[in-house]
Amino acid sequence: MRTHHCNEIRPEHIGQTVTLIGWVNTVRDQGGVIFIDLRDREGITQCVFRSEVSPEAAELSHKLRIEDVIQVTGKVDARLKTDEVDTVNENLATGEVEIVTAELKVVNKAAVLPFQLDKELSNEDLRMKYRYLDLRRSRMTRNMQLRHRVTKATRDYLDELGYLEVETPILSKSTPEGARDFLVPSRVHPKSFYALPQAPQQYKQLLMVGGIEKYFQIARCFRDEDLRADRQPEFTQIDIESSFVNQEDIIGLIEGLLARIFKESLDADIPASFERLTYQEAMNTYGSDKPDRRVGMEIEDLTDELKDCEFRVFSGTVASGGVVKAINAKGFADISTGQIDKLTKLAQEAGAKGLAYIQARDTDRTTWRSPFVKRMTDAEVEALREKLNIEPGDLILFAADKWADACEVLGRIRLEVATMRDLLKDNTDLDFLWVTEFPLLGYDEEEGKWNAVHHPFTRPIPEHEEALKKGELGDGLLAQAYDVVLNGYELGGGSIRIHEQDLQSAMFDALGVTEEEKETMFAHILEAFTFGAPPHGGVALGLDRIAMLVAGESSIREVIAFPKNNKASDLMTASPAGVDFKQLRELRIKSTVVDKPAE
RNA sequence: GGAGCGGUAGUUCAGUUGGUUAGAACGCCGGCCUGUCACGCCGGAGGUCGCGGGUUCGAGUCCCGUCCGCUCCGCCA
Repeated sequence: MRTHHCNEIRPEHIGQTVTLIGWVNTVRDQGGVIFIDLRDREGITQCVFRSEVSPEAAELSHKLRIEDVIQVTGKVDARLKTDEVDTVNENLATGEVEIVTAELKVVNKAAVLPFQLDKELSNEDLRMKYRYLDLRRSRMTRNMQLRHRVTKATRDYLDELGYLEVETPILSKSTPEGARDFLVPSRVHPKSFYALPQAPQQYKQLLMVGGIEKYFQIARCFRDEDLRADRQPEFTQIDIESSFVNQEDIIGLIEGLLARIFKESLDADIPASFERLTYQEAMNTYGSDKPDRRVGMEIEDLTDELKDCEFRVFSGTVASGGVVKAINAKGFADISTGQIDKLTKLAQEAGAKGLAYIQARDTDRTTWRSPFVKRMTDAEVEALREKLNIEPGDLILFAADKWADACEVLGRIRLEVATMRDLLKDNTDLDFLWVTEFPLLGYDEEEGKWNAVHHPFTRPIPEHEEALKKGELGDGLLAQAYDVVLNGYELGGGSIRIHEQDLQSAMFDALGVTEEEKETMFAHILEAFTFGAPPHGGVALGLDRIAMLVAGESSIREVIAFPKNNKASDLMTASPAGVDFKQLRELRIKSTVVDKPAE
């Protein structure tokens, strides 16, 4: 059948008879001579049809339509290039040659497509309904190939380091903590349910108890939560776990893995090791535990400088134990009132009462536009000017609140300002970093209890083990946990795990897991830890997000072959969908659906 | 659950302070064309302006409701 793919023919093939098969990408019918761009996954080759070469093929070629599948056999010829005519196409890898068609076989006709493959398509419904056509577009073909490179690099790298790829169950067990589970009713055990795994966390730790030592998996994970551009209900993790390692070992492993991935997918060289920020530093400077550092606008503390300020919002906040913080949006003083309103609204959504600002139009403070600057002393203004490096044209945005709240507000504001200024689109600048020293526990005001910041198997730092065992809880307890961040996206995170029964039990106690729940939900892992469980730790990276950033896309849907839409539906297959009464009966499920639960 | 943006021809979009028969490009159909490559030229078809209601002499345009898509917040250990 085919002798070459459509991105393969070069001048050295001239004179050879070849057979190509693929889709009709474009038809340029000149009447007497017809040019077809034949496309397959790899590229495009021009085929020429002339009646003097083959009257049958030429006749047939007039009837070809875009996206027909055809097979072409003919001699490779050089494209004409003289002083008078130049028929070489320099935009095409195969642009110096063409196939002079002797034989044309129409393999399968195509109906008129619902959209043009060479045009941008903004109608997401239509893209998803006809995803199999959308995938033919070069952008999607490239994305699928890049994703494959990412996966391949991962497997090669980890294999070379002695990691075993082990598959863990998809039919798993519901866990009380964490995201909402997808449930699967059991036919054999009526009234019982499997859960699809949110992550293979417990299985991989049990593999460590099982002596696997070095495990990885390209693991599908499921979470029944609302979707986002970078969140799908089913997604893929690069899941890794290793015995007899410390945090530095895992960090080094992942730096090597990401270097390999970016090298083999983009031929990009990334730093051999990434800068690190503690959780405290990240929150304090960027107001986020996954900071995007490319856009500047670091958060500065002005509590000391403004503690006596006549502007009560500042001094009052400081008096009640709060802080005053600010960012300098360089050169953004000409922001519109509408944009200020938008930022203020955003600050309020984040919990602030308002958003104080200074539009520093020129050097002199009298040119500054601000609701409060007139109430500041010259000394205060100069202190601000120095600390924030205020220059003509700058916009200063303030938050006065408790430390964590002020940081969070400015963290969101700086990202919104960056979006307004179109600073986040450049994907050529890759800023990797580690965030370390996460707190072990976070207090849930609503439920009135402590939650695991990472997950309940995360190990505290050695100095804080005793406190956990004694039940001395607080957000000062630190975890041996770490996240790797790229351009404001959390690529993944991991931790050194607990491997002793007593410490794990103490952790469950801290989280309010009852003795009964320990028995029904976690007996297997607690017991496993009594049989010589090795110290271990690991990490999980979001493969979809990595592929998205490698491809320069802004949604993981663009690197998933068949993604779900915002409402978790697959518009192509129209799922989820109802099922037969018979299927429900076998599962002993009543077919009544309650549209809205009674309040 | 909440907020924002969007929905006009097959597709991408335009459509003014509400005003005659809702336009363009690409695609589609018919014809011409022997060096095109976003081929070109001539002709043609194609619309429940997401849906429902309201205001008005008159609504694609204004108002209310609703559905769908996307983005964000909540949520995602």
